Amino acid sequence: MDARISKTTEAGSRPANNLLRRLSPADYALLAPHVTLDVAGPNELLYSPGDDVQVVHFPCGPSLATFLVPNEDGRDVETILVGREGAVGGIVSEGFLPAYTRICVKFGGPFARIHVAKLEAAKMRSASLRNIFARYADCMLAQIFQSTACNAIHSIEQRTAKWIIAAMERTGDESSVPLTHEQLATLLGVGRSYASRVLQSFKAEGVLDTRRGAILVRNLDGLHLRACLCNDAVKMHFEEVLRGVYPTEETSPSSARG
Amino acid sequence: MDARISKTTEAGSRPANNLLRRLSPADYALLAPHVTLDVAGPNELLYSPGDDVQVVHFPCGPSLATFLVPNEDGRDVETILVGREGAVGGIVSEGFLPAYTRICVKFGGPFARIHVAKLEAAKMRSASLRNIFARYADCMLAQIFQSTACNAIHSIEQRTAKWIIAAMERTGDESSVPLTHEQLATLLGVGRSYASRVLQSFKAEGVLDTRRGAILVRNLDGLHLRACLCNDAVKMHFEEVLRGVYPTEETSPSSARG
DNA sequence: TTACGTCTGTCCACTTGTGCACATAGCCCG
DNA sequence: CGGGCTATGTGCACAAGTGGACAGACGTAA
Repeated sequence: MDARISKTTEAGSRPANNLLRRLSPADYALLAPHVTLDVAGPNELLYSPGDDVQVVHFPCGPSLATFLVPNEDGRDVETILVGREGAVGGIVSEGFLPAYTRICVKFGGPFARIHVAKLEAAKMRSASLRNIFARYADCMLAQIFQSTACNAIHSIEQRTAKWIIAAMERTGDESSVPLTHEQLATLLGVGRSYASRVLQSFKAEGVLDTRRGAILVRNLDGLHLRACLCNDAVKMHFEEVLRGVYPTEETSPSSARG
Repeated sequence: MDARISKTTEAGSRPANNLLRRLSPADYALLAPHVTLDVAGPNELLYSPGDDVQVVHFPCGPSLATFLVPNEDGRDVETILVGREGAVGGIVSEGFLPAYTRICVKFGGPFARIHVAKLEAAKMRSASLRNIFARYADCMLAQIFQSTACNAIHSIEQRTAKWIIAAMERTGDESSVPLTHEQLATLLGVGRSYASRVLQSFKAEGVLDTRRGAILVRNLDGLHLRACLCNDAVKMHFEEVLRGVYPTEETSPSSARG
């Protein structure tokens, strides 16, 4: 079909996804025969509202997926980012239901995929596999809850800083985020000119620099200072809930930062 | 222990909760021996962040529970309402994990309860039971996603109207909501004076009246006109996802409205 | 019936964010 | 090297929401 697809994934060389890497060898062996690995480009749509959810996508490496809620204006609102700490598609619903949101590749890169039916069949055979996916589902829920609260009470400035940090933690690139002001504004649900102004104020304070199509971070601590704590709250929940579950050297979204 | 608790719940007289009423007789029979029914008063805390989630609570009749996300200021932000269309506690996580949010009784009334372990054991024995809870989990997720988007882009006026409608649909009382301006402001995450002003403008337009501690709806259509469509979007997802699953005369949050 | 505590309506000065407009800068492509 | 597209920086008038203050209304309890 497609030269990019490599059908085989040896257990010895698991995809660079923390969820898959957390699985015990026995659990991963249940999934491995059904896991495929390929590359998705930015803005590629994984699901649209109403689509039958049949495949779970695991972002690997610097890939990033995002949940977009369609709006009456046609403006989609970005809700949560999912990177190599997790997966999208049928995590909570267990698949075979119409998607509610749009799910879209934000930053392109490798994705591991498995058919929901195969995953569910494996979950029926292994309590520990079931357990780890339930734990991740809980973390994802926490992430959305926190976003809801964040959108209700935090300033655009705080949310801008938070978003840049969250994106960097997931891609592993601690110095830049490939994003235009327009894109940033859209995902924050604000006007473009205001997003530009916020970035300008950060720039004036030496926190970051702007390039055409990218944001370069100059002072990560300064950025943390200007962000709300939502990101950290979610990170703590990830660590608490997934701690001790077949621990690997990598922990959840925070893996890149100490 | 407590005289309010009635340990027995005959299959013939199921608690007034749509999720429980949707279960097939066989599935309900698996749960019935473990279901208790009692009354909770307003502001009663069901879970606080970090609590071990062990019990699922099903609001019955006009009872309403709500998920609150704690904030650095000590101000909790209200995220989603759950009434007789659903349940709270371990729905997504399948229990035995620390709660992320505070879960609180908003409007007091009867609640059916079951220990998560009993529910999970029953789910292991019945695919259809598993299926219906996965479907509800998906609906709850949709609800939170929509809230996230709503908080990002809709005005306080729209959200106020939406919230009043959502509360009425769940309690079944189509004419009033027992809420002070202060409470309304808190749950919207805004200042009290602004909430009062919004209510005043609605009042001036003949949409509602205000009483000490309550909001009286005078013109439901007018209220719908002033609300964003978030409520309807979620309702449609409920109907689509739960349609045909052991249908009863009652459908999801919308049951009270045609 | 009165007293008290809480809820409500409204004022004001101020901050945050909107939406549009337009000049300019960066960059890819021929 | 230069044209043209898109991204960026900024100005402005306006709308939305904040937070504190305070008078008065309501309703419960004694």
